[in-house]
Amino acid sequence: MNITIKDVAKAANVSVATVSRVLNNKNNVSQEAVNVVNRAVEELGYSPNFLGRDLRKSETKRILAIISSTEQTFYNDVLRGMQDACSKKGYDVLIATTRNDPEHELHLLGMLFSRAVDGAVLLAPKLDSKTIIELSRKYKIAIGLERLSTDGVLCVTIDNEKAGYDATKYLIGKGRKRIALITTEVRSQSSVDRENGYYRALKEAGLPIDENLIYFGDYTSDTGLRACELFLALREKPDAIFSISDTISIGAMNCAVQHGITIGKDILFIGFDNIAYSSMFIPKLSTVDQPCYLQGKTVAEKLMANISSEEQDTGTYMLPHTLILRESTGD
Amino acid sequence: MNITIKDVAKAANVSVATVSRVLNNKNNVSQEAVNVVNRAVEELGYSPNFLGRDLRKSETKRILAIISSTEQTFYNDVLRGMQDACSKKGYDVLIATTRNDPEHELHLLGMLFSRAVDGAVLLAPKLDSKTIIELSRKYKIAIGLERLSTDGVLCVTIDNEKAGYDATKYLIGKGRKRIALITTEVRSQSSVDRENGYYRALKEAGLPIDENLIYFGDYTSDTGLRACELFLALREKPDAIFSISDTISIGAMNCAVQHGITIGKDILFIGFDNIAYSSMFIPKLSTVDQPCYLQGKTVAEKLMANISSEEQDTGTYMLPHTLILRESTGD
DNA sequence: TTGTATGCGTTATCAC
DNA sequence: GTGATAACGCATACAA
Repeated sequence: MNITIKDVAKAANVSVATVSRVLNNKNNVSQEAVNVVNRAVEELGYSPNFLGRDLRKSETKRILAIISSTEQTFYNDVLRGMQDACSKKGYDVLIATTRNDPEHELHLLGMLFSRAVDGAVLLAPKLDSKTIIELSRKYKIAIGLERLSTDGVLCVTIDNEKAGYDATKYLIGKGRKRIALITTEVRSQSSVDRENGYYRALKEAGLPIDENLIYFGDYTSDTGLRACELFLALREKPDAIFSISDTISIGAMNCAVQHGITIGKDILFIGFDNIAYSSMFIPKLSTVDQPCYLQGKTVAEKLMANISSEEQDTGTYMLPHTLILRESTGD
Repeated sequence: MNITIKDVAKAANVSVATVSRVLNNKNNVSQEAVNVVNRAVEELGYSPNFLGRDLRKSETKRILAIISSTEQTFYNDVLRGMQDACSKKGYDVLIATTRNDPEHELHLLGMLFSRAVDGAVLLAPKLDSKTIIELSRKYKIAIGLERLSTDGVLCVTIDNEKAGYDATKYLIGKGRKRIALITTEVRSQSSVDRENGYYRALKEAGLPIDENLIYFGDYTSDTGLRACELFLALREKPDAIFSISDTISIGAMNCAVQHGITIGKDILFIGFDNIAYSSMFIPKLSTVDQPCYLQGKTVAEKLMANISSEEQDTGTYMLPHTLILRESTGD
C-alpha cells in the first residue's frame, strides 16, 4: 500500500487540505502547520503522486520531444536547448524515438492525446503534413529542424534551400564544374529544400544538372560509401560532393581515401550539420552548421507559449545557418 | 472543455461503464454496444485521458531510461533493445538526460516517485550507490551498462575488468612495453573496472605501472587530444594507447596523426564501445565491443519482471564482450 | 449484458 | 488559518 496525502494528514493531525497547501507552498498556512506536515512527510517518506495532481490540474508540466533515433548526434544540442528553455519554466522534457516509423510516431503522439504530456515537438516528422496540421488544431504540437510544405503549424528551422545554395555556390566559386549531390530517398522537406538550393546554384552558374551525379539513399555513412563508389566508377568523375548530412559525407570521404583520392584537392567535400565527428575526421570536413541549441530553445519556448495561451502561433521561423570551411574543401 | 468518457456515454446513449468496457476490449459487451460506442468515439474525436486511467490502475505502462546525454551514440542500440523488449509487453520507453548532474538525475527519478512512470533504468548513474540502493527498495530501479561497487540492485553490464584486461593483454601480445591508459576522472565503476583490468594485465606481464602514461579526463575526444599531446611530449613515448571510450581514442589518434605518428605501427590504439564512427575513422579503430542492444533488452526485461512481481531480482548480470581488431592495432 | 456507485490521490471551493 | 467535500477522468465491484 502506498503512502498518500491522507496518511500524512493523519500523522500530522491536520486535514489533507492543509497538507496539500504546505506541499504546494501556499502562503495561507501557519508556520506550525508547515513544520508538523514536513515532519510527517519526512517520517513517512512520502512523495506526492503526480497522477492525482495532474488529473486534477489537467496539466503535467512535461513536453515530449520526438526524434528518429538518438544516433543522430546533433539532436543532443537541440535537446539541450529545449531542456534549458523548459526547466526555466518548470517543464520537463521527455524524449521518445520513432525509429522512422510513422505509425510509431503516431503511437507516441498518443501520449499527447492521452494527456500524459502537455505538448510535443516533432524533430523528424514522418507523418504527412495534413495529419500533423489536423492534429495541431487540437493538440499542442510544434516542429523543430524541419518545416512543412504548407503552412499551419509552428515550425522552427533554418533556411535549408539557402543553405544548400550556399554550399553549392561555394564549391562553384572554387572552380568546380561537376558537383555531385548525395541526398535522401525520404522526401523530408529539409532534404528537398537542400536539393533545391543545389539546383538553383547550378542553374545560376549555367552548370548542367547531371542525374549521374545525384544519389538518393538514407542518412547513414553507408549511403556515402555507396554513392561515392558509384561516382568514382563514372567516366567523368565529380570534382566535388555535397551531402545533406555529415555522416553521409564521412562515409563518402572514407571511400574516396580508399581510392587514393586527395580530399580537398581532387574532390572537395561539404557535409551538413557540423556534428562533433566532422572536425575529428581526417581530413576535417567542411559543413553547414545549423544552430541546433538555438532551434531547440526557440521551439520549446514557442511551444510553451502556445500551451499557456489561447491564441496559437502557427508561424514558421528560420534561424541563420553558417558555412564552416575546413580541410575537405581545401581550406 | 475536453471530451471525456461521459460525453461519449451520453452521445452513445449508454453508461460510462459500457464505454469503458468497449474501449478496453472487454468481452462482456454486446456487438451493438461496441458499434454505437465506436461511432460516438469517432464522431466526437474522443481519446481517453490516461491520467484518469493511470490513476485508477496505479500503473502507467511506461518506463524511463535515464542517460547522460544523447551524444553517446552507443546508447542508441541500448535504447533499441529496451524498446523492443518493452513494446512486446505493452510498455513505452521514455528517455531523459541528466547532463551528468546527480541532482538532475534525482529530479528525473522524481517521475518515478510521483508515479509518472512504473520503473527507471539508470544508464549512467551519477548518484552514489547508497542512495540508489536505498531508492531501489521502494521503487523499481535497474542499472544498465554499469554496476555498483556493492550488491543490492539489479544490474546488467559486461565484465569491464576482464575487457580492460583483454585489451591490454592484446597490446602486450603485440610486443608493446609502454602502454598508456586514458580514462576518466569520474570514478564510475565501469571506468574503475577497466583500469583494474589494465593494471592486472601489466602486472601479469611484469610491466611497470608508469603514472606518466595514465591520463584522467572525461569521455570526449578533447580528452584524447590532450592526453596524447602529453604522452608525445614524454622522453619515453608510449607504444600503445588504450582508451576507455572510442571517442577518446579518436581524439588521441587525431593528435597522433598530426604529429606524424604512423598509427598501427609506431603506436597502437584500442578504444572501447565500438561506436559506428570507430570503423569510419581512418585508420579504423580497434575496440572492445559491448553488446549494447542485448544489454538494453535484458535490463528492460528484468526490470519489467520486477515491476510485475513481488520478489525482486537484485542480481548483477554480465554479458559477453568482444575484442574487435582493426587497423589501429596493425590488424 | 448493462448500469450504478465507489475510489484512485490530488487540488480547489467553500464554509467556518 | 483550517477542515469538509466536491471535483478531475477513468475502471471496476456489485447489483440488476
